[in-house]
Parts: sequence; C-alpha cells; structure tokens
Amino acid sequence: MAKGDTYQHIIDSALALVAEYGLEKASLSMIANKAGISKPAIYYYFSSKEALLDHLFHLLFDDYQFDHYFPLDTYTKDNFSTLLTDNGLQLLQEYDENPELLKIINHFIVYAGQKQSYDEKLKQTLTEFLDGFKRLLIHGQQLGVIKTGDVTAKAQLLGLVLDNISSYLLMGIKVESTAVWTQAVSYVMGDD
Amino acid sequence: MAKGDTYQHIIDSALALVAEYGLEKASLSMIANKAGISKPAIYYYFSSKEALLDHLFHLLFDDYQFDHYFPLDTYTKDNFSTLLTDNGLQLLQEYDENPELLKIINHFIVYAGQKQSYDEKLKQTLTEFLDGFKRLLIHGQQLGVIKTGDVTAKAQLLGLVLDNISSYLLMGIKVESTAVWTQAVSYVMGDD
Amino acid sequence: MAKGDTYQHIIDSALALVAEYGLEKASLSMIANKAGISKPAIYYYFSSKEALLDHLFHLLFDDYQFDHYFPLDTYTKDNFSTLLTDNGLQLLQEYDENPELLKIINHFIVYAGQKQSYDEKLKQTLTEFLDGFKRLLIHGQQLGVIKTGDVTAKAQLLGLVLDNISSYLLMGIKVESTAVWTQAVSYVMGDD
Amino acid sequence: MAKGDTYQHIIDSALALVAEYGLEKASLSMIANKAGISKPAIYYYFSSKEALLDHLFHLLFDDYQFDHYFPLDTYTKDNFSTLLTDNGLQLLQEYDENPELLKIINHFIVYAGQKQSYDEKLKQTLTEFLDGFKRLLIHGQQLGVIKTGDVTAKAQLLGLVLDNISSYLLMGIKVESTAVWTQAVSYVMGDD
DNA sequence: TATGAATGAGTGTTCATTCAT
DNA sequence: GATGAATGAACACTCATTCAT
Repeated sequence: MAKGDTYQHIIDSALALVAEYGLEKASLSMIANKAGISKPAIYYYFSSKEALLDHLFHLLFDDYQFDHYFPLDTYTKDNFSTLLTDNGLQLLQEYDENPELLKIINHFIVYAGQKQSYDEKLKQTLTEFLDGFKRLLIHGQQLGVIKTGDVTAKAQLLGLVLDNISSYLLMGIKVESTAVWTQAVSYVMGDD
Repeated sequence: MAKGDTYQHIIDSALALVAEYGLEKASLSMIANKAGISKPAIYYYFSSKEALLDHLFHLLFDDYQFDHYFPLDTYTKDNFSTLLTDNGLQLLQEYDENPELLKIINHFIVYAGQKQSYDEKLKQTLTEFLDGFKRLLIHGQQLGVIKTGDVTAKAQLLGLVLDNISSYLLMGIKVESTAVWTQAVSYVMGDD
Repeated sequence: MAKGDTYQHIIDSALALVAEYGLEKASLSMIANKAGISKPAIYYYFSSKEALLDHLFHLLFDDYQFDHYFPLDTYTKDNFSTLLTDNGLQLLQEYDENPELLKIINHFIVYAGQKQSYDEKLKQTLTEFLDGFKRLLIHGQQLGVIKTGDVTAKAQLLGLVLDNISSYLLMGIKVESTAVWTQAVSYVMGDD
Repeated sequence: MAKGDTYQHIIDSALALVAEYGLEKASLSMIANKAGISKPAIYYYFSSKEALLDHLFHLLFDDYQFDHYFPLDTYTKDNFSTLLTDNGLQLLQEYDENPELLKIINHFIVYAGQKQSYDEKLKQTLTEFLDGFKRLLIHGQQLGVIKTGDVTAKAQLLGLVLDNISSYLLMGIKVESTAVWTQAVSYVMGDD
C-alpha cells in the first residue's frame, strides 16, 4: 500500500458504508475495518466523525453544478431541443450507473434537516439548478426557439421533474424516465 | 394529565422527535421524556421501539391515498381542469400547513432503504399515486377533455412534479408551486 | 375456572417455567402469562417472587424423605435384598417419569449456594437420605442379612450412587441404571 | 497494574463472580468493577458476555480429562489397586482445595440445559470419564487383577461415586470420602 | 380478588473519542 | 503515521415491584 493511500481508503470506505447504512449508522469502527486500518488512524486525517462527513459532503456537492450537465454556451437555435433532452438523459444515466452516489446524497439531504451548514449548501445547490434551467430557457427565448410564457415556472418544472425522476429510480419505482423527460422538454419548448 | 392520554402522548412525542431527529436518533429516552413518562412505560404500549415506529409508519402511510386527494368520480367534462388544479393545490397546502408530517415521511423514506417492509409499502404507495393520475387522465380522455398522447408519461410527470414540489417546499426552497402545478396541469390537458 | 384455582395455576406455571428456564430467568411476567392472570395478581398470593420460590422449594423438599421410598419396617430377612433393589429402582423410575421435577430440584440446588436457608434444608435432606441408608443397613445387620464392615461408607456409597444416577439420567447421559444399582446393592449385602 | 494484565483480571473476576452468583447474575458491570476497569473494556477482549462465558467454559472443561487423573499406562498388576485408590483421592483433594472451580462447573452444568453447545461438551466430558474407567477396568482384567463381571456397570459405579463425592463435598455435606472411594475401588477389584 | 398503568434499577451492547506509545 | 487499550455516555430492553381502582 503506497503512502497517502490510507486517506483515500478512509474516504472510499466511508462513502460505501454511508451509502449502505446512512450517516449515523456508518460507524468509525466499520469504516476503519473496511479501510483496513485502526479506528484512531482516522483521527489522524479527520479531527472527528463530523469532519469526515463534512468532507464527504463537500466532495459530493461542490461538483454538482448545473453548467456541468447543461453547458449553456453549447446551446444553439438548432440543437436546443435535442441538447436539452440529451443532457437531461445523460444526467439520469449517470445516476443510474452510480446508484450509490444518489443514496449518499439522499442521506445527506435528510441529515441536512439537522445541520444548518448542510441545509444551506443543499438549498443553494438545488436553487442553482432551478436558476440554471431558467437561464437556459431565457437563452432559448433569446435564440427565438422558446415561446413566451412563465419561464420561471417552466424552469422549475424541468428541475423538479429531473430531480424526482432520479429519486424514484433510486427507490426502485418504475418510471418511464426517457418519455417523461422528453415530454417535459417538448412542453417547455412549446407555447402555453 | 387525564387517564388514557399516555398512549397518545407517546405517539405525539415520537412524531415530533422523529421529525426533528430521525428514526434512529429519536431515542426512547427522549420520547419518554417529552411525553412526561418513564422509559419502560413506552413498553406497556409498544412491545419495542420498532413496533412504535411501525405504528407511526402505518399512521402516516395508510391514509395517504390518491383517491382521497383526487376523487375520480367527482371529475366531469366541465370541471376537470379546475378540479385537477385545485385538488393538487390543496394537497400542497395540506403539507405546507403540516411540514412536520413531510419531514417524518422523508425519514421513513430513507429508512425504507434498510427495512424491506417499509420499502414495499412505500413503493406501493407512490406507485399507486402515479397509477391514480393515469386512471384520472384516461377518465379525462373518455370525457373527451384530454387529447390523445402518452398518458403514462403525462401521469408520471404530474406525479413527479407534485411530489417534488412538496419536497422542495419542505426543504425551504422557494418554488412557485401554484404556477408550476397549474402549468403542469394545463400541459397534460393540451395535446402534444 | 373455580375459585381458588388461581393459586394452583400460579404454582403450576411457576414450576413448569422454573424447570425450563431456571429460578431467575423464569420471570413473574412469564408465570402470570402462563397462568392466564395479570402480574400483580401473583402478589395477592405471594408477597414477592422470593416468597413464591420459597413455596416451591418447600413443596419439593418437604416431601422428599427416605422413609417414603425405603420404608424400613417392610424390610425382612427374606426380602431385604430384593426390596432394597426394587425401592431404589422405583425411585429412579419416578424421576425418569417426571424429569421436570429433577430439573427444578437441580435449579434449587444451584441456587442454594446463594441462599442459606435453602442450603441448610438441602444439606439436611441429603444428609437424612444418607442416614436413612445407614439405618437401613444397621437394620439389615440386626436381621443378620448384612455382614459386618464399614456401614457408614456402604450407606454413603448407596446414597451417592442412587443420587447421581438420576443426575446423569437428567443430563441425558447413558447410564445402565438398573445394572449399576443392582451391583451397588449386591455389594453392600456382601462382606468386604 | 501492569500492562496486559487486564485480560487476566477479567477472567479472574469473571470466574470468581460466576462461582458466587452464577452465569447470568454475574453481570458485566460486576465483573468490570471487580477487575477495576470500565464495562466497555471487557468488549475489547471479548465480543460479548456469551463469548466471555464460552471462554471460561473451555478453560474449565478442555482440561478435564480422565487420562490426566488416571494415566492408564502407569497401571501395573502390582500397583493397580493402590493407584486407582490414590488417583481418585487426589482428584477429590484437588477439588477440595479449589472449591470455586466445582461451583463454577456446577453453574455451567445447569446452564447447559439451556445452551446446546455446553450440553454436548458436558455430556461428552462426563461420558468420557465413564468410558475411561471402563478402559481402565478392562486393562485390569487383562492384567489379571480384576475378576470377570459386568465391567460397564462397575466402571459407571466408580464414575458416579467419584463424581458425586465431590458434589457433596462442595455442598458441605459430610461424606467419608476416603472410606467410600476405597470401598468402591475394593469392590470393583473383587468378583461378584 | 384482581388489574391497568407505571417505575427505578439494572442488563448487555455500541459509539465517538482519547492518549500513551 | 498509526495503534492498542480504554472510557463516558448513551441505547434498547427487562424485571420485580407498587398503587389506585
């Protein structure tokens, strides 16, 4: 085992165990065990369990940005509809291929109800996603590819649908994700 | 404190604490404390903590039925659109007025990942909601008030949007719930 | 259920549960449950759990007397050997047919190590059994059917063997009880 | 307190307390207290109370073997009778000097009624003792020092007597152990 | 006679954390 | 860098016992 690997081992083990058991039930003993180290060793890298969880939290949420999935500058008059559909489907597929991630995020979302700093970051993240869709739709309007109408509501509808499709998939509830998302997109592209 | 109230006190305290701390962190000590009784007294009414949680679970989920919120037999050709909109808004308002409920439900949803019986009931409940919307839309088609199109996808879109609006409201994320839901309804009423 | 039955129900249930679970693990809840009554009802008949156990103890040990199994006055010159053998075998058979009894007695024997009053009574009971055999053998000597020798040792050998045969049978250890007892008897009848 | 002693302290304390209070009443709190450590410290060495008791069980029963007390290969034609007598008396003396041991064993015997693995080991141990005596007597027959007769019954008589002498001594019942054992030996050496 | 309701004390067990090494 | 050893606090749970009714 090369030097510095321990740190990554801890994080990997923690992620896996949090996904399976949740934030509180994933104990330091289990994490240390899975990482192949002793319990106090964790304290060398993280000052407390909370610090470790905080690290995981930022690991997951700092990267979760709208522009990463829907890069506004690639949208043109011609590809707008297709790109919006494809980007959304790709995001869904990403989660589909990595269900652990979604589980962990879900655990943090619930835990956010008890920890303000998580709550703020989470709200900010989700809000930015809704805002992202709004920016995108306004861009569409400027491109003349989206009719007038309540852009805010449309953007929120997109965000809410996309977000909840993954939740339902995570829970194992059969949802025709492609069809639903396609329809949602075709709706916001049309007029009302 | 009048006799016979203890049982209800336990349930009320449990609900409040589960909402605040989650299923596992809400300890029997806390519940007993809040109920103003001793810990073993809980065991007089519930054989275990799990039994108590089970009771809460059924208390919340047995009543959560589509027909309660969207009574299909009241929908006519003339009121369809308005009723669908109103019923949805009323459901949202109900949760808005009782945010604790939603928090608890969320905790159960997360816990469902670790307890199969919850998972099944939960999936069943949510699935029935999606199916309910589908039945409603088919009814609308028969009334001639809804154009042809992918009814399943439309129904799921409705379900996903409505469900996630409440989640976002719960988290304190500003969502124009009325506008979004109204648009979603107007969409499924139109053609594609 | 006729009046006064409750008392007997308690005792019967207690005996059965003590046999199965031991003195301490047989809880008042279990006993009340098995007896079909409420827990506090037991307190109407017995002032405490200890009082109930005391009652059981005396129920079992007050009756356990040597003369009951080996009635000295029935022993004659002619039947001495046969009677001694038969009486012993009958005692063994009695326990064989009622293994619960032996289990309970065993539990009390162990518990006696912690409760002096049991200890004394127990020692007295077992000692009396040994003394009984001694009296019997002296009687045999007077009848001229037993040769001289260390009567005390012979009597104790009889007592120890008979007692331990039942213990081994209780534990489920295969012992040729009839053969062993017969030999022990034939031994004490002979000379050394 | 020197390092590494804790483990032994736990075992010693556990043995002492089990001897005095029995397996179930000897609580981890008591044991920890007596050992001068905290309760969770026990869990560092034993995964559960049951694991600790299992350890004690094997500590006591794995060493209790017939050959240890009656080494068959040392028995010759000339010393047979004396050796058999002496070995038995030595075993008795060992227990006499260490009455705690016998108490603990007794507690395990009772507990065996509720734990199969103990029951099996216990039956096996006691059976092997009876078998040991049988092997020894057959050896005696081959040496020509023991007359014909029911060897099995004689062996069992020896085992039962020896075993029960210690029990009675443990209970504090006066038994002429030397005389009884000597007679038992002289009996099996003779013919019937 | 008997019970529903409740409790204090205690059980085995787990956890995050500490500290000397 | 990392660990063996240990702990205080908490947890779910059980028990004998009490008391008003």
